[in-house]
Amino acid sequence: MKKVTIKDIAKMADVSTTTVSMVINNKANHISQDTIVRVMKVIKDTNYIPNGFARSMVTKKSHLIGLIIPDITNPYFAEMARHIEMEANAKGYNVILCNSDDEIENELKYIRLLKEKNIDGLILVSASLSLHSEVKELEANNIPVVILDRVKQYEKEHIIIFDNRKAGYMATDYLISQGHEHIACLIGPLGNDSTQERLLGHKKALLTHNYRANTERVFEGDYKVEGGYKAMKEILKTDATAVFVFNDYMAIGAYKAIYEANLSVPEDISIIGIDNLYLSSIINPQLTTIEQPAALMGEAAVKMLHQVIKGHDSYDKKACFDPKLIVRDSVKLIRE
Amino acid sequence: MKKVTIKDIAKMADVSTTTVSMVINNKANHISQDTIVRVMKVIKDTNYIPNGFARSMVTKKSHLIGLIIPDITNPYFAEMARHIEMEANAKGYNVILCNSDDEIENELKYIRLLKEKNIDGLILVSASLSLHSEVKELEANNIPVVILDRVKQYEKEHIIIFDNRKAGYMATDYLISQGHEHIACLIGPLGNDSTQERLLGHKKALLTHNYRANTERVFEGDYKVEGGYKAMKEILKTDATAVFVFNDYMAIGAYKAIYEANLSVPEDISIIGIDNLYLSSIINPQLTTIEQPAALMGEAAVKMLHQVIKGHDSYDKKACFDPKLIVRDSVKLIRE
DNA sequence: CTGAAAGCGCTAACAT
DNA sequence: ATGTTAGCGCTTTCAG
Repeated sequence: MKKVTIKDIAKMADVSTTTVSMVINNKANHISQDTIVRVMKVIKDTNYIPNGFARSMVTKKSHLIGLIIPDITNPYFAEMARHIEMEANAKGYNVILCNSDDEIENELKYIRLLKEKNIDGLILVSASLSLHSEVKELEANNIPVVILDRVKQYEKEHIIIFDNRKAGYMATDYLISQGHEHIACLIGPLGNDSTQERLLGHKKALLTHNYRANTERVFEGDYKVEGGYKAMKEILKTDATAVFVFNDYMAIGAYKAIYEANLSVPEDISIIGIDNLYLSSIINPQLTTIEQPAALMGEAAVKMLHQVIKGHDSYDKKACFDPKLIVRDSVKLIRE
Repeated sequence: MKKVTIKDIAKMADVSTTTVSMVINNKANHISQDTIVRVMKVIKDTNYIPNGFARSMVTKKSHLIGLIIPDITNPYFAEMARHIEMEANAKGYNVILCNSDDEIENELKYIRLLKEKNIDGLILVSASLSLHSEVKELEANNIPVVILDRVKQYEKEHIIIFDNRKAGYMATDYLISQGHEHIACLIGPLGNDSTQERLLGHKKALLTHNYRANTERVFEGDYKVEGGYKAMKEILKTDATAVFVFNDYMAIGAYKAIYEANLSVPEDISIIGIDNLYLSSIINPQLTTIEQPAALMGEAAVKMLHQVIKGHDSYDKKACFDPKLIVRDSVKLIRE
């Protein structure tokens, strides 16, 4: 079946391609109603769909945006991606999904591919600051980038962040308010900015309450279930009565370690997480956590990107979302 | 910054665009090493990246494939999507992610958009048979489609399916083998083919063992946590000692209903699921389930699609994956 | 209100 | 071993 082109339509409707083009693109202000109807009919009849390549070639717009994200399998990112896709769609874009596994080589490879695909913009969820120059280059090539989550470069423009330090403070402060004195910390990879920020907040809370902020109680995880599980096994050997797990996904792993040891949350040990995954309210006991609004952040990223693509200039060039304490059942109140 | 084109490269390297084109596309068999090196250098120096539009316009290939999936937030689909993306990438494609929420209007809208984007092929995870004519039309337009999961149209080509009937049989058979006599069924939406097939398998197992296969014990869910939770509350009012939950995601919701009722799995009630999500081995107690290999199925879909795109013809035009019983801790052995 | 024609950046015959 | 050139299908001045 030969593909029908704008020329065919023009011929069949007995008009020029210009006219057809105009009615397709809703620029038919100066075209008679008669002609419009006639052209439309031919388009319907032939099932004509304009060729995006040809179109993009002249307009320089692909209506495609790239999304580089560590791993769609992680519920936090899945939630984010879902809302990014929805918002993008509402704004007329399709999104190209790229799982980087947080490997810089993958990110670089994807950036190259996406550039070749002429994406209109990129949303980057990455822990690698090293990408800085790549981002600069993209922007120089007129491909806007918004960096989402996991950045501390407050000075940069076009970023959507979360106040990780405040989140770290909040979680720790809450644990202390419930009477906990031996608080362990199940952190993410140390090289990660979010980890550093959350840790800073944690220490500040400790110090504020005149606790010692030593490093004996911090255990490194990987922001995944497996890492939470393993680190928790170690923590169980200590005298900690509560643990601040740096994300909910690891907390799920921590739960597993705990009930495998025949212990229970929060009776034997209290847990607080960060993220407020959907799952966090489903597991038993329901997880007390600090909400990080993945959905809103994803939407904000698309909105910002859209503004940049449109060439607007009257919008906030950075957004920072605030943490919120969600009290549920995984932290025990200890009386002194 | 003016975008550098193949012409610029040609001029700078003092060759024709053809030559440049050839070295870019590794078709430089007949080009002197000397020239190649010179051209390459210019390309590196200028950071030249070919314009995908122009290229695609003549080659008719976008190296983009569409993925229409109900909801990336569902761990089963996330797993599938992850592996689809990986395999696609290995084969040189990028994937456009579309969440349909299983709504046919969304699917239709996406199909239209994707057609306009000139995707090389489409992987469709959909429950709507009604899409049949759309698929036919895509294929007529030379855009291959492989339908993944949730189909019963064994007669169609280019499908990747799972033997849902066998899965239904297996789960029920196992429950019976453990001595359960009052088995409830927490099914998915009735309109769904997978649901129907699993139900058929379930009934067959019941009949085979001389049990009565009535409908009093079947409760409809939605394949999501929420539906599992709600339906389980109802099931708890019956005399069922075991429930066959039609997917693991609902089983997670069912668990919640159970411990909210202060009951426990498997002491008070046994649960078996389908899918074998990653989470299924993490929750407490670990879920006994029937494995459905989402990752493998996703990969198989990409491989098949690739074959069709390439115009090959010596490959299996349908693949059916087999269920596998994964025994863990959520089913109690009842002695008679 | 409508049409002619240039050109977007690239590939692939076809020449040489 | 390398160059010339004709499109690919569309949008967009510029004319009328």
